[in-house]
Amino acid sequence: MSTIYDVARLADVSPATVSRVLNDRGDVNAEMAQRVRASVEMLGYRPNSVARNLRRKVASVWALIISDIENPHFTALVRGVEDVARSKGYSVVLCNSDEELEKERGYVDVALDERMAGVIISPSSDKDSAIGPLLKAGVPVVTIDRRLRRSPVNSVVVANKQGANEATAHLLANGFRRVACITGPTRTTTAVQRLAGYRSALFEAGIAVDPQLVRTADYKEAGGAEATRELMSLPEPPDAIFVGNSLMTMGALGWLADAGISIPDHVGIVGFDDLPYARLVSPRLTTVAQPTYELGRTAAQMLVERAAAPDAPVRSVTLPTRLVVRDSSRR
Amino acid sequence: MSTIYDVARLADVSPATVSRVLNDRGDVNAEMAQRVRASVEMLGYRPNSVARNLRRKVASVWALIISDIENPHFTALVRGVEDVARSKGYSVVLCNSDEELEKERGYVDVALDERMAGVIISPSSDKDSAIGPLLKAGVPVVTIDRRLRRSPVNSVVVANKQGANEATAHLLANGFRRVACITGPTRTTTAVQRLAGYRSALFEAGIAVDPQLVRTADYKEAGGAEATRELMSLPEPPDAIFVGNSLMTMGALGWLADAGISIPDHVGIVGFDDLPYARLVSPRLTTVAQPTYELGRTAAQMLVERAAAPDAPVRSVTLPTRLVVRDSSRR
DNA sequence: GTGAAAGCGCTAACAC
DNA sequence: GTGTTAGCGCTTTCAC
Repeated sequence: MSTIYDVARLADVSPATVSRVLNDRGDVNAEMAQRVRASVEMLGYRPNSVARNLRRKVASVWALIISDIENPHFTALVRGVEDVARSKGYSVVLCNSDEELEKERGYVDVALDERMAGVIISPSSDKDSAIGPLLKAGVPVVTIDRRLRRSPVNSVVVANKQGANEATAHLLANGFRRVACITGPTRTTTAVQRLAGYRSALFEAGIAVDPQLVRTADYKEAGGAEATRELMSLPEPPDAIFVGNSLMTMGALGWLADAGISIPDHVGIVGFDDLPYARLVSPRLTTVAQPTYELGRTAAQMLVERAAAPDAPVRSVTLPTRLVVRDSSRR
Repeated sequence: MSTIYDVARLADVSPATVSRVLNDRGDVNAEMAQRVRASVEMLGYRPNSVARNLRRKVASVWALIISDIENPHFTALVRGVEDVARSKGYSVVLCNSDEELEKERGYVDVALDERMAGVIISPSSDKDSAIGPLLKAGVPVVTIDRRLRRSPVNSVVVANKQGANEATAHLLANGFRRVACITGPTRTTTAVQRLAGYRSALFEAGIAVDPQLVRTADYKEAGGAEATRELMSLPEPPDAIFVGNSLMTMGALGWLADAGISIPDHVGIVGFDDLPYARLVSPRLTTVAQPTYELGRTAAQMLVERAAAPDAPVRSVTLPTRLVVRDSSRR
């Protein structure tokens, strides 16, 4: 592979001039610039970004650390982030933390070691441990989908509490009386807020929360199935379940189907996050839809902002959810 | 952030010795090594991988270029690749080509510019255009899920033809007589092979292929819906459809549900690729299951092999599929 | 406006 | 064994 020196030699200019042409810096004689461009073309020269990054001390790459690559909610975010990144000249590298703080730390280290320009992360825990080193190093950070409790970082989330409230209220309005809730790991802000929304809806309806009807699972399919099994095995099982994410909803539907329990006659279901499969299952699933693409776009824009103004006050954007009523919640 | 010189100074050794300790190269006096490690610890020193990569001329990062981040089949591969990479000391950066050759090229350029150690790619087209530069530069490449027609690169695929053959034969064995096929873009080897498997099954059953019953779509949901609409609008519509991937199958199911066409009474369905939703839809979906995790693992292992022996003969591994019979294909 | 030269932080010859 | 030194390829002062 040719270097900037090869180009310089061929164009009969200095490497500095080649660099100026390639980066649109300073004024370069038009004819010279033309010669440089011709030489670049001829040699098929491509700047070595490693050398460039070393010199510049920062790469034009962002890390997007998501907590579960198999969760369609997170993969959908990616596009939004990518589109903005691309338009600003950044590449995005996707990292899967698998809801494990250890893996999250590993990727943060990589981002640091590779001098990446910024990090967008859906933290697996609302404690700030993993991103501490980034903040210390001055790397712009935005959390997406979830927040961190005590860290001064920008964040983009959806109105989890309100979405959960609407979902639960909708079930109550449709005559369900013993509404259960399966939420995610309490170390995530989404799980906490969705649970809070569920509680507030019950409160507004004048119904006491039965602790038996609240289950915490792991945001994964198997966890949703298991929580459903526990709920339905109760002496007084629920007549409806609000499930805190799409993977757990699939688990719930699977278990109920296997157990021969009919929806919504026996139990009503509302899931969080609307995915294509929601309208294919039978009965069609009522869900709380999230603006995932917009979530990604917004996070990326905030990252750009942050990089431009590192000392601007921290802010958090909340995007609305939308209740999509189908058949699993009406009888 | 501290550099290797800071560590050297604090440990009262040369930078070279620090480097040796950190990379387990050469023999270093035990007591000295201990001092180095203590200094590293004390300063919280982390090697700058950009500088390291520049010097070594290769980064310990692989690019995994997948053709559709929203297709669960591809995101499932990721784990297999990651697990192997991690065990060999590599990081994986995920790139989404969106079935567009242009984006694919862009990521190939990034891989090249960043001096990545290897590339695993599911090519959006079976022409080799995008990876040419990688081969020229001597970067190890493995294609995954799909092959390239004329490029000397290792590949891992599943037995597409056989899987499709079994799926089609299964429909025929269950009394379906007009079996249609919706396959993917003809520029992908998977689509071509799945179509070939469909044809071979018809041939073996002594049934002529009706060109009207063969549709090519884009491996996406909307494309599957549209192809299904076309098929069902035929003067003589099919009584069963073999659908070439999971996203198009969702599209097909969606359209059929909206049209009030019952499965399997009116049409039987078999989809390619088994996903969690397959057993949740009603009727439960018969599919051709693929060993996705294994696909990822194998590709990663082949990449390691390739890097170790760049001149070894090219090889292609084919993994088996498995027909999972449920209710959408039996009547 | 252009070039010479230094230096980003690391590793690998090469001396010792 | 260990240290000195050169240099990976680029960008950016600083002279001119």
